[in-house]
Amino acid sequence: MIQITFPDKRVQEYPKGVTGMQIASGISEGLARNVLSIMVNEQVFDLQRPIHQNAEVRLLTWNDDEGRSTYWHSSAHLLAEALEALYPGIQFGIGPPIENGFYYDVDLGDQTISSDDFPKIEEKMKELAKAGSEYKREDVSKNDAVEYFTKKGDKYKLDLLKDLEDGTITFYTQGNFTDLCRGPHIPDTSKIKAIKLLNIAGAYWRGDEKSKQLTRIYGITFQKQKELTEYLERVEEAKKRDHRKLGKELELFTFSEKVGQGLPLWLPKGAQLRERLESFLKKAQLKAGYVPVVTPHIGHKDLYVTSGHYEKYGADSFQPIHTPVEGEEFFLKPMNCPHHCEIYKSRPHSYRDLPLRLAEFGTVYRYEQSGELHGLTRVRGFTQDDAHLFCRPDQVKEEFLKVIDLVLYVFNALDINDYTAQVSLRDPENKAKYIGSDENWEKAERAIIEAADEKGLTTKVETGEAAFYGPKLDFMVRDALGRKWQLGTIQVDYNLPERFELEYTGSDNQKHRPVMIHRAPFGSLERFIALLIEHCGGNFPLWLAPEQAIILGISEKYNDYVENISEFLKNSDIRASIDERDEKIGRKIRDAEVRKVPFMLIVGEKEAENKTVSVRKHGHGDLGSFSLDGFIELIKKETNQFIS
RNA sequence: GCCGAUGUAGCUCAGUUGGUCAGAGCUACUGAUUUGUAAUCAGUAGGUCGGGGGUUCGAAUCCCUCCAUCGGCUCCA
Repeated sequence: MIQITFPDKRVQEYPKGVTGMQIASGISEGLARNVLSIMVNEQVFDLQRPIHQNAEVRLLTWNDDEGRSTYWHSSAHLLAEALEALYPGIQFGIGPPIENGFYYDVDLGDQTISSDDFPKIEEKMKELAKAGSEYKREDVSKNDAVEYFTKKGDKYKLDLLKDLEDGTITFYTQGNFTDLCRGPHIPDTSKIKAIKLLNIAGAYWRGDEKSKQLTRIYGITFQKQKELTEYLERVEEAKKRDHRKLGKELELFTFSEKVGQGLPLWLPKGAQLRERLESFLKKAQLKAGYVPVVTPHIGHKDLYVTSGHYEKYGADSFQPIHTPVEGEEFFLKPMNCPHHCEIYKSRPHSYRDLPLRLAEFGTVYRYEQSGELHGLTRVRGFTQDDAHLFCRPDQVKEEFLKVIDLVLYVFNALDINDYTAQVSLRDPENKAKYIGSDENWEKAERAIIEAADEKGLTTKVETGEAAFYGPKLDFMVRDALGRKWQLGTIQVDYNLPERFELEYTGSDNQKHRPVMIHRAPFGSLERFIALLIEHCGGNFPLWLAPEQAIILGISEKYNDYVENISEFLKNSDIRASIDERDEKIGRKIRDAEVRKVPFMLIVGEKEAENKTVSVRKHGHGDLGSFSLDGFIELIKKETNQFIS
């Protein structure tokens, strides 16, 4: 007998070799029906796999991430089986579950697949699913595995096998399809009921650009058709918050092929929103001891040779601008830090001056690959809310802590609370990718982790994600479709001070090297605003809204009163527009609602006589009659905190 | 950059197998209407069907190429 411990700490005895399915069946019929896999001592098992030792277990269903992963992993195998049936001779790469669904990478050889073929493949999958084939697990020796895939002619599986040790290799077979796979899987294919292939994409084998590009097919499956329909509806709903769509509808920004791809044009409303965010942060930074600087958009090649950017990115960036007479090379600036280093160097510094916090809303230009551009989140010209803190080594942690406070202040003010804090460290396997000494890297990485801990941030450590010049703490936020983007960032840099030979005079009258911290709470205004739009669905907080109120006259007869109010609001620093069109009030309200104007002031005969306004709030409806002062009070209450 | 898809008026979209297929709604403009909480009615204007090349008696429709956009991959200072 073995002892099985459940999540509620209940312990029960079972015969040795009991399976997850037997345990589930023993608990309830419903559980047996819904269970997908079982967690056994931190490892997910198939339900048919015998458990031989005492273990802590957790039965996994659709409500568990691991349960869904098991389900989608099995779905990926089903996709592969269908593909092999329809396209004989294709070779298989990997086919894992992902956050929403799964994919399989295949090498189609001479054959091609496009999304037009999806219905056919889905049909085949459904047919195979109905057959209810078991997913059979089998231990195989490395020799047998190599022999099997050599015979089958699957070079990708052979490539995978190279890295596996004999004795740890398992095959899973369902129907006619056998795959190299560590599992686990659901018991059989019949649980897969609703199937939808989503898209097709190229994906390099092992994520290496130099390897062959395979065809990746993405899909998602559910146990019920209704769940699939709901999922697809949710995705459609999320698309309505897409900043590219709202940006156009709300007239915030646009792009022009003539200006160039990835170069956003800010329209008046977007520009105002942007300016407001800028002044909000400038005010906070002034309080926090930052000093403003301004630097030009280009810099001499020598600047970037010194900074190391030339060596690292020179060939992949926008090509240099040559002066017509001297033939000197200038580059569009990809970062502000080299310029700021030169500002630091413009005069000697005492330890008493530090930290020096140079802040600039600096516009930078980077040549991003064309396929990588994306709305306002990935562009070729953007403005960073940049600052560089030059401090003594003993001040690094304190400065880092203060910056975290500033980032959190900004996020709170804008109601962004679903971020993840990511600590990006260098890849110890690939140190050549980075510049700077081992000692400095270790010091910097330690400082970041400690500061994040002290601020109580829940961090996610990503090895190999560091910038080439230093480790960083990034604040990541998801867009409407669940893609993660880096917004705020704080980066420790021991490298640039070295390269620029920055120094200060210490209390010992000796020269010392300062440490630099790069930081940007928004990251870039473009990306931040994109995420902000998606976050609030275009319903900006009142203090940011390009238009805070609109005055709607019942008829043209009241246009004089409409204009009186407009003047009054202007004098009270409220951004209000007017709608004097010859339209019915219902129409004016509808248009204002669509434009997401926070407040609508409706005025007709009653209001003109009593010197009042009828207030309607966007998305809420009629709030009733207000005096003008009453309305001002209402609006100020919501905005005061941030008005500069 | 790579894989796949898309590109028709300012916007959202129709245009069957190449032959009155250059259309609709909204927007804009003009006129009527003077309106009480999510679309008043009528009229007018607006497009070398992303650009270029080709096949054809004839191309929005088929082919090639370039550009841009979308979904991924790679990259990301």
